[in-house]
Amino acid sequence: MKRLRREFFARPTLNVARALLGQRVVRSLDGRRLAGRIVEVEAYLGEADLASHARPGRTRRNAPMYGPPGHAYVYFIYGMYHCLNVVTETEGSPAAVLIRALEPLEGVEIMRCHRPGRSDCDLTNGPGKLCQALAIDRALNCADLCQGNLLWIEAGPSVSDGQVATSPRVGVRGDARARIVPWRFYVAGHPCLSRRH
DNA sequence: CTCTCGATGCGCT
DNA sequence: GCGCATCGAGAGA
Repeated sequence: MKRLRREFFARPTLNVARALLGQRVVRSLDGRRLAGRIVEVEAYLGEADLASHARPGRTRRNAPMYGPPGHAYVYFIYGMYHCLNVVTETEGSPAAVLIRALEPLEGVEIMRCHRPGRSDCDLTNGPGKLCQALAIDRALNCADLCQGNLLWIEAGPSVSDGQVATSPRVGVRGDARARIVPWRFYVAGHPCLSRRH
């Protein structure tokens, strides 16, 4: 399959978020491929976005969001989970897309080892879950998705506009204006969507 | 099914 | 010290 090029990510973040639906996240682990189809994402649009990690300005944690597009921004949350983002726009413009849910495609038996006792969709139907299933942690923070050999994104069958739905972002607290904007994009009715709606 | 709550580490004020 | 872009267990309906 064909790896997505940097130009794909160097666009307005809402466009990238929409376009990521249907693409495939690929993780190479000990020479084995783990892959899943992206079915749910959220866009975080920079310092003006009150829900973005970039809101306080540049810090050590959010530095990858200020970097060049096509890199991973992986952060640690709630003391036990990781979340995977893809950096968008241009260097200096701190924006990213959170990958919230995948449909498992390849290496599913390895994902099951990482999350024992779970049904297939329950392996990857949440941002923390999919990082567990694909063994993604802070070691992959700042990874170049366009050049590295551990994590990248491949082109997948496109998702038509009729299959795409939007909603407010999940888990966002604080200012009502940040909670209300419909910057979550997902494949409507897909069985592997994350829990809370 | 829904709701509530604890786990748990760390970045930032 | 507070709060977090989460998850899973447990209780109740």
